[in-house]
Amino acid sequence: MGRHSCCYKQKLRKGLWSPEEDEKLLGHITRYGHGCWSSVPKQAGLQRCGKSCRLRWINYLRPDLKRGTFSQLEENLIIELHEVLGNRWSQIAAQLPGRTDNEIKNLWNSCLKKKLRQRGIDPVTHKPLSEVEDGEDKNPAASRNQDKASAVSNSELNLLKADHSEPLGANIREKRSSSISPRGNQLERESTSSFHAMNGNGGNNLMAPTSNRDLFLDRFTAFPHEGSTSSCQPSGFGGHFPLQQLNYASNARLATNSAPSIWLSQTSKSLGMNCEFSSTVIPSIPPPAVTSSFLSSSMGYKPSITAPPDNPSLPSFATTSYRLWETGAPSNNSNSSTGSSGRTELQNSSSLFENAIFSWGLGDCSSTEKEAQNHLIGSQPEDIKWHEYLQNPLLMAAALQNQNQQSLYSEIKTETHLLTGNSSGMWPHNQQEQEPSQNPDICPKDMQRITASYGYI
DNA sequence: AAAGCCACCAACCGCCGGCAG
DNA sequence: TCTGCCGGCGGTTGGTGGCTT
Repeated sequence: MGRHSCCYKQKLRKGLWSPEEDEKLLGHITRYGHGCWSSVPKQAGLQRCGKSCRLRWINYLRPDLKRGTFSQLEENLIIELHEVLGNRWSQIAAQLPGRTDNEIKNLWNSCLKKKLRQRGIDPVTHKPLSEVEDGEDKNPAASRNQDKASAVSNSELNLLKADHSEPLGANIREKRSSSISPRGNQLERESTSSFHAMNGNGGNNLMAPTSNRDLFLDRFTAFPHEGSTSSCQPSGFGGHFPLQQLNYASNARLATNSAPSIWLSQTSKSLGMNCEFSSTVIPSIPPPAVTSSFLSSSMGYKPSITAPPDNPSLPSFATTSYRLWETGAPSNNSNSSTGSSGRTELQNSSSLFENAIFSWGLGDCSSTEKEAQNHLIGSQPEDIKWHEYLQNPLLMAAALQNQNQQSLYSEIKTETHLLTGNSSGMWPHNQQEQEPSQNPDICPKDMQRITASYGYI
C-alpha cells in the first residue's frame, strides 16, 4: 500500500502548529480553497505535509467548528450513536454539527467510556456490564467482538443508502426491523419510553420509531447520501472561498447529513424534554430542501462569536492550541494561560441554534426562544426560497407551528433578500450592523482575527 | 514545593478505498 | 489490469496542565 509521499520527506515540521502557520494555512484556504491537499503546504509556504494541513484545517481551523465542552445532550447523542455505529467516529461526528471525529473520539476515550462503566454499561457492547461479564465467561471471543455494532450498522447503512431516495417511513423501517433485533438495555429503554411520551401528543411526527435504533436509522434516512457533495456549502464564507474547490471534508458531510430538526427533537426525547419544546419550536419534519444545507448555510449566513457567560471578555480564538504561543513565549512560560480559564468561542449559527435549543432543554426559555426562532427561520440558506415553503405542505405545516403565515413569509423573504442581495454570497457585510443586539459579547480580538482572516467583517 | 499521576487534547501513523493515468 | 496518488478514517502517541500526595 502506497504511503503518502510526504511521509518520506524529512524536512517537514511536526508537532503543534504555531499561530503563524495557522495564519498561513487559514489565509491560503480562505483565498484559494484547499484544492489538492498535497499542494497546499507548498502554496501556503508551510513546512508541513498536506495531510497535516488537512487535519489542522478539519480539526481546528475550519470556521464552522463548535468549541467548548460537550453538552449533556451531545454526550447522550454520542453514546446512542456509538451503540449503533460503533467506533465510526466520522459518522458519529456527522450527526453532531460543529464537532470533529477527533474530538468525539477523544471524548469517548477519555470520558464517556468511564461514564458508561460507572453506570454499569459496557462501552463496547452497550449492554449491562453484568450481562457482558456473563457472556465473557461463556464466550470470551464474543465479548471482545467490537464489530458487533459495525456489522449491524454496515447492513443498516447499506440499506439506508439504498433506500434513501424513497419516502421516509414505513418501508425503510420494515426492512430494518427484519434485520435488527430489539435490545433491552437501559439506554434503549430510556430513549424508547421518552420517545413514546413525546409522541403521545399526536404531534406531527411522521415516524414512530420504536427503539432508539430506529430513532437513529430514521434520522439517517432523512439525510442525503453520504458523499453527495450537494449544494451544501457554507455560503457565508463563499465570498472568499472558492467553494467549488473547497471540499469541506467531514465538514461537508457533517452539514450535508445533518437533519437538525429530527436530530434535535429525537435527541430531546431521549432526554425527556417536554413535548411543547419539540412540537412547537422545531418543525419535526426536516424540510427536504433544507436538510442538505440547513446548518452549513445557516452557519455561513450568520456567524457569530460568543463568549461563555462566565467570562465573556476573555481572549480568544484557539486558546488551548495556542497555549504555547499565545503569550509569545515558549512552552515553559509559566504565565501562559490555559484553556480551562475560559474561552471565547468562534461559533456559527448552527451552534447558536443548538445552544439555544439546549438551553431550552434545560428550561431556560426566556430570552433565547425568540432569538432561536429567528435563527431557525432566519437562517435559511439562500437556496431555500420562501416559495419552497408554499410548495411543500410538510414544510409549511411545520413552519406554521412557529409563526403565522405572514410573518413566516416576511421573514423568509427578508432573509432571502439579505442573502441574495449579497451577490458575493458572503456573510452579510457587517453582522453587528445587522444584528447589533445579538452578539453583544463579541470580543474585539476575535473580530480582529476574523477580519484578518476573511477581510470583510 | 516537588514529584507523580491523571485527564485531556492535538497531532501523528498506518491503513484503506477511490480514482486517474 | 496495474500502479501510484490522494483523501479519509480510526487507533495511538506525546505533550501539557491540573490535581493529589
